[in-house]
Amino acid sequence: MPFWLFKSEPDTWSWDQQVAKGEAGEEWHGVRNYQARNNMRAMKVGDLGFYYHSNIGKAVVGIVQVCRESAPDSTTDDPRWDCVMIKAVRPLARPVTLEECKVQPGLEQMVLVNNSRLSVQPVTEAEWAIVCQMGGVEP
DNA sequence: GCCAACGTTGGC
DNA sequence: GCCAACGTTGGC
Repeated sequence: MPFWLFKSEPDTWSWDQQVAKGEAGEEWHGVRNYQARNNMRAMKVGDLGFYYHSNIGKAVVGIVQVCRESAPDSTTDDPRWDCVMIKAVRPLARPVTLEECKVQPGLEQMVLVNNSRLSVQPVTEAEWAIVCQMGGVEP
């Protein structure tokens, strides 16, 4: 099963807001990048992902789950853009910062570390396990 | 607030 | 199809 990472500026949409949506989840709209969109198109309901706060915090703060497959983005009429819906699963026991990821053995290839600009990223199973451990939660 | 990196656009 | 210009992202 593939794993993912969703990036959001907490000023725009924070983990707390995501949690407040509960089981209903929230449409991950606003992505206007083909790579990120293609990653979302590859997702299946039930896939797990990290929730990362960019700019403020710069840390993985929680775990989310895909609860609807990719469908047209309701915030645009442009047919090119799709998005999934995600719901919060649980917070990390402690946030895992970008700084920590950069020096953590095994995360050298992580997209978050190497391509900071991609807003929806794939995460390998090995990376998933490492970050979960750093965050104090079961993979 | 700055700026580097990257992606997209559009003229040719 | 190339590439310069531009806009955006996100770390610092």
